[in-house]
Amino acid sequence: MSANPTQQQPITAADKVFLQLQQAIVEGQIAAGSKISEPELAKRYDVSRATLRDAISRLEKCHLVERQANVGARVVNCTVEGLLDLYITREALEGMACRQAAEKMSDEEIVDMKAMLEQHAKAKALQDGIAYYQEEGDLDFHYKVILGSHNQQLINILCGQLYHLLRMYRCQFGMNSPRASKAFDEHSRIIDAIADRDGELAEILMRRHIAASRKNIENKIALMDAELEQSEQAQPQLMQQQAN
Amino acid sequence: MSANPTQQQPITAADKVFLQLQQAIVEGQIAAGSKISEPELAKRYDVSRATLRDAISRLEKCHLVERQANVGARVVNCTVEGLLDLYITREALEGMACRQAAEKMSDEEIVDMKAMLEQHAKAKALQDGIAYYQEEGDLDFHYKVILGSHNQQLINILCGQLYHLLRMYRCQFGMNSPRASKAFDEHSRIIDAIADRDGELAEILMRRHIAASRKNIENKIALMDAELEQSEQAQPQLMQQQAN
DNA sequence: CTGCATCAAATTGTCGACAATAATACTTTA
DNA sequence: TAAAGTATTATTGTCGACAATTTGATGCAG
Repeated sequence: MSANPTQQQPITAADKVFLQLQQAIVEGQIAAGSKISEPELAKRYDVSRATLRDAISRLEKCHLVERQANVGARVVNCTVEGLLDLYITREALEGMACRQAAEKMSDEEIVDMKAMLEQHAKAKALQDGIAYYQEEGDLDFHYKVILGSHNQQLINILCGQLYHLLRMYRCQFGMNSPRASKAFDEHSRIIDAIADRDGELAEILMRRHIAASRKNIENKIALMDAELEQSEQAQPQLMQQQAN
Repeated sequence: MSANPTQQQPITAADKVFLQLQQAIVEGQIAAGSKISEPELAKRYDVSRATLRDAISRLEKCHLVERQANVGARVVNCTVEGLLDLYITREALEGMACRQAAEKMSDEEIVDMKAMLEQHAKAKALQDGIAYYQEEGDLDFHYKVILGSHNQQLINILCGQLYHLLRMYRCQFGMNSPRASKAFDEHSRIIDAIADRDGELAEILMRRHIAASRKNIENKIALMDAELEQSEQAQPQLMQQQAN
C-alpha cells in the first residue's frame, strides 16, 4: 500500500531518503518537535546535503516538518489541538469524498470494496477486536473510498498529505482505537450507501464515523488529563519537555 | 494580502523566484501544461539551478506544477474536470471552515468582517456588478472566514494551496463571475449565521454559496461546448479521452 | 517508407565548496 | 555578578561542475 497510487516506484536517492525519514518521523524515531540537522542526517544517510534538502522539501509537502528561512526545519509538534484539527479536516474532506464515491465509483470498484470488507470480517472474527484490523484495515477502507471519489484534489490532499500526519499521530499517541467492532459496522453501512448510490447519506455516515472517532479521542484525552492532574497532585513537576 | 499569513516576509533568493514564478503561472505568462526548463529559467531569473529547484519545489506544494523523476516539472493543466474537482473540494473545506468560524471567531473578528462587507457594499454601489468586487473582495471574504476557523489544517490547505490554484483557473478561464450581487447577499447571510454562532447553518450556506458558483460554471461550460459543437458540426471529430 | 536499434545532445539528479546568516561562547564593562 | 557587546562557531543558502537518465536524431534493416 503505497502513499501515492498515481505514481510509479521511486528510484532516485532523494526518494529513498524521503521514505526513510518519513517512516522515522511517523514512528517517532525522530522525535516530534525536534530539529532537523542537515549535515548530521546527510552523513547518516550517506547522501549529499542537496538530496537531503530535496527529501526535507517533500516532508514539508506532507506537513511532517516545517521550515523557517535561515533557521532550519523542525518536525511538527503533536498537539491535541493539532490532532482535533486534523480530524475536523478529515471529516469535511472524507465526507465529501464519500459522497463523490457514491456517484462516481464503478460497479466493479464497489464489488472489490465489499470483498475487502468481507475479508476484514473474517480477520475480525479470528482475533476479535485486536489491533491489526484497526491499524491497517481501517486505513485501507478509507483509502479505497477516497480513491473512489475520482477527484484528484481530494485524493492528493487526503492520501498525499493528511494520511501520513494521521499515521504519525496514531503512533505518537499510541492509538490502537478500540472502536474496532463499532467501526466495522459503520464501514459496512457506508458501503451500503455507496452501493445504493445515495451520496447524501454516504456523506452523512462518513462524517458521523469520523466525528465519532474524534469524540472518542476527546474523551480519552479528557480522561488522561484528569489522571495526570490527579497523579501530579502529589508531585507537581514535569510537564513534557520540548526535544532539543 | 499575502499567500501565507502565518509567515514573515520573504528574504531568500528562492523566495523571490518562487513568488515571481507563481505570479507568472497564475496569470498565464507561463502557459498551463508547459514544461519548466530548469536551465532556461535559472538564466532568466539569474540564479543557480539549486535555488530555482527550491522554488519549483514550493510551486509543487501549491499544486501549480507537477514533477516527475528524471523528466522534469510541468505546469498543471487547466481542465474543466480539474476546476470542478477544485470547487467540490472547496465546498467541503470552506463549508467546514465556516462552521468552525461560527464557533471560534472572536467577537472582534466578526465586527471586522462586517465592516469589510460594508465596504464591499459601497464599492458595489459605486460601480455596480463590475469585476473589482468579485475578484478581490470575494477572495478577501473567503479568506477571512477561513482564518476565522482557527484550524491550522484548514488554513494551510485552503490559503496555502487551493487559493493559488483557484486564482490560476480564474485567470486562465477569464472568469469575472457575474454573480456579484447574488454573491454579496449570500456573503451577508453567511456572516449573519456566524454572528449568531449557528455553525450548522453557516456551513450549509457556505456550501450552497460555493455550489452555486460551481453550477454557474457548469452551465457556462455546457454553453461553450454547445457553441463549439455547433461550429464543428461540419467537421465531426473524436471526443476527448481521459488521460491515463 | 516504416520500424527498430544505436548514438548524440540536452536535461535532470547529485555532489562538494563557498558565502551569508543565525547560534553560541567569550570578553569587557558597569 | 550580571548584562551587553563582540568574536567564534556552526548551520543554512547558493553556486558551479560532474554523473545518470531521458529525449531526439541518425542510420540501418525489413
